[in-house]
Amino acid sequence: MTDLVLKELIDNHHITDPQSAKGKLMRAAAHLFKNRGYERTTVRELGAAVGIQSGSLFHHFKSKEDILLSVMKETITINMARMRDTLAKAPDAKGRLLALIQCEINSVHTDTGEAMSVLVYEWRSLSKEKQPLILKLRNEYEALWLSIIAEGVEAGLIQQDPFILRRLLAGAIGWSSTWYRPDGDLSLEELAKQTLI
Amino acid sequence: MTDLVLKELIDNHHITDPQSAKGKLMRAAAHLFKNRGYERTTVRELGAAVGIQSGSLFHHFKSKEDILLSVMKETITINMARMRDTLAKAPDAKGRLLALIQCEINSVHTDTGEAMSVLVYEWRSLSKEKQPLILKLRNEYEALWLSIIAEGVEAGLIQQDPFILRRLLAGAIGWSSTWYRPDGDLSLEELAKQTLI
DNA sequence: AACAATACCAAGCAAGCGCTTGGTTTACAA
DNA sequence: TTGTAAACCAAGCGCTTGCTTGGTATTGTT
Repeated sequence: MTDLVLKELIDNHHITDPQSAKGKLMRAAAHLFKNRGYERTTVRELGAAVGIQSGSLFHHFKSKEDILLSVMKETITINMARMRDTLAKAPDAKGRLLALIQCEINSVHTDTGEAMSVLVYEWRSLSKEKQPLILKLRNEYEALWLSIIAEGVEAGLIQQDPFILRRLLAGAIGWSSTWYRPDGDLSLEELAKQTLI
Repeated sequence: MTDLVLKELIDNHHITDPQSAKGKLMRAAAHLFKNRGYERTTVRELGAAVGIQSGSLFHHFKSKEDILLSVMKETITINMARMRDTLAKAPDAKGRLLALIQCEINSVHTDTGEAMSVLVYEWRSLSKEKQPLILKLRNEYEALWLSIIAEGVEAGLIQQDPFILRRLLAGAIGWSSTWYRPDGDLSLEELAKQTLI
């Protein structure tokens, strides 16, 4: 199945082509940042991961932090687009809720998985000046979630406080990146169902 | 209310006295490690936080990593002791389950809160050689949890897979350290209740 | 074929890092 | 009052870090 949403983002230059040198570097960076942490990852390691000298990185990015920022920005962009696309196809409140959970679980466990972990757990590695940039995007993302949960409350599907529910869900789903193994017995669909209790 | 469990641990030298210079340093370290991350925190900052020179740290700890390790070890020790103490007082399966959730929420949001965050999120900052040491303690901690959940299953209180339930809970509770504010409208008891759904 | 733009290398600099060292102050027991 | 151990300071060493620089391939366009 071709990912039409992703293709459109690439064609419209909203994100970097993953096939390009810059795109490959960002994917390698996400991998290293997730597994070794941003601070522990050196520019020499980043260069080696894509087979270039450390100094050559600065042809593509103006600083190490700029790499982190780009990884974070593009991950939100991709997953926001996917969420909106999936939501547009969901018929009712219940379907839209499930769609969001599925989307978030997918975002954590498929192609953008490592970048999502970086987004969630490497937050403070961004300088104070750059944090508001990502915070703004995250707020849009969370607003989308809350609006769908609000629909669920209105439809009588949910009794809980929307804010607390969202945060508990975000914690549970985000944490699954540390223990869920896609090659194990548990499918992503089953995980989504169990998360819903 | 005096914390008898904590007092006994101190008297038996299972943990460092929080009043001592070393204890204060560990608390300051937990604070900095949580808010700035282990790598970003320099020994010069650690020294400044307790009003000594950076080099003087190495009179108390043999390395920076040793500080991280001590913070992690003592936090587990304290919370394991508290869990066992609370469990001993709980009458039935349901009470024991609620006791564990209360304990974990407390551990994240009271005196050991920052150290717990460090334990959970600064995991990979430990060298490969030291990780097994903490892993062993964490395994004991998780085994305690699973045994109590198993009781809940037996008593017909729980239908879910114990492993998955525990991991979803751990994620949700751990993540609450990033958003829960003790001075807000939500009490810790209410949070525990909401977590149970 | 000629040119320009892009992508990269090789070398190294300045700054900041964890940690060591030798010596001084403080605390307390004899 | 003296002796001893613990706690600390001032200075700086050796190393790694992110990043810069000047130059060289590579690619694409006309």
